[in-house]
Amino acid sequence: MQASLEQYIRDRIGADDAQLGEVMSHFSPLKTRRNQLLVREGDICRYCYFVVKGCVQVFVYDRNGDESTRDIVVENNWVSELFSFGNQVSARENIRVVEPGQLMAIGYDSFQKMVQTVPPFEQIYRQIVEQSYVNSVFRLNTFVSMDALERMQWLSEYQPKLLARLSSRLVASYLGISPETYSRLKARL
Amino acid sequence: MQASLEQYIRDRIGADDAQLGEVMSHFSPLKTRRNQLLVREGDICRYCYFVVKGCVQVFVYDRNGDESTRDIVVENNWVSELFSFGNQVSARENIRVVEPGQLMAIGYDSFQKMVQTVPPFEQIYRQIVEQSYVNSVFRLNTFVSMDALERMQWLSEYQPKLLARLSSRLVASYLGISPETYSRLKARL
DNA sequence: TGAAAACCTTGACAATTGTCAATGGTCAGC
DNA sequence: GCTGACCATTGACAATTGTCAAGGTTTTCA
Repeated sequence: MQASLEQYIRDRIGADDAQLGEVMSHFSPLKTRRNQLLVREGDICRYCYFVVKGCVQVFVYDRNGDESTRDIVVENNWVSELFSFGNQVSARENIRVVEPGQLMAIGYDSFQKMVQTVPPFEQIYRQIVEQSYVNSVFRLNTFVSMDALERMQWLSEYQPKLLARLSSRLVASYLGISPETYSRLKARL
Repeated sequence: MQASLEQYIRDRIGADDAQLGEVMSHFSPLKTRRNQLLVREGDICRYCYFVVKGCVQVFVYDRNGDESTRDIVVENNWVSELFSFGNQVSARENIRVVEPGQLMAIGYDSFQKMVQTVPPFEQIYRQIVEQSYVNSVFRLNTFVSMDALERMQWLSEYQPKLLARLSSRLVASYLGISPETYSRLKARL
């Protein structure tokens, strides 16, 4: 259940059992339904989530009201609208469950307390942000320097597992193209 | 000269003069020439830079060998190839001076030492990464959800100063479009 | 200052991508 | 298991964006 979060933390910090217990006590398990909305644009994001099992989508709406997917998060990763969560202001993105599964949620106050009082947790937080940043830099470079077909190839080379488990519609949205274009490019590989 | 870096640090941490002096002693001023290459793809990025004056471009090459600009950094901001700098591995991006000016550079060893031994510096580093991440999230959302014209409008709304000081060619590269397309869209506003 | 290089714009055309519509298939939830 | 909603694909066409070429301008730097 929560074992994978414990393992995640253990893998990253010298495991002090007391501290680990203290940290874990601030997380609540959360079973997710398909399509469950975790964060809605305009609301304040009150939790940071660790994905134990399942898959989650971070997206915005374009001018036509269609979804554009900024990120997709799978097992053993963190997801939140970090700007909204960190400053407790309105979120500019939506977060929704793609595959039902299991999350561990930590609220804002608990999170701040852990960052400030448990140094290893602060380090983990820094690693999360670093990792997220590095990922988004890679992704940005695909957008500034590649066309749709090249982005598809990039995805199938570097994230083949992701590609295999998501619907075509969602992959298209992640690539920033229409489902029809995605379908046609796929036929052209 | 280095006053703006001192001010930057003072603004963000309770200023302890001894610590501030210690931190500042690890930075070297660097006068930059136009087009000077700070980091080349494949090299290891050995410094993190604070921009005192001037403007710097972070870019990759596309399949045609044309530059695609991932980021543009101006005064009072930090720039580095963070993945390369943090792990001392090959850089995947290039960094080049757009406008000549003044930088403050800190090397890898100094940086690590500061992060580990000067808690306020560690906090500043976290803020840098957080800020960079939030910026790249906004930018990613413009790519997944907007066409070229909408991205132009977004830029002129949220970064009008940047738009005013850069060449058209560079702005086009930052928007991920050709100079010709940029020129035409501009005429259509 | 003068020559060379780079830049900006525009035209003509090609390639890419989006939109709308129709079809058949698949899947979630009752 | 049924059923209605959603999904994937394809065609036809429109809109967007890229490429190549040319011209006039500005900028660089020796």
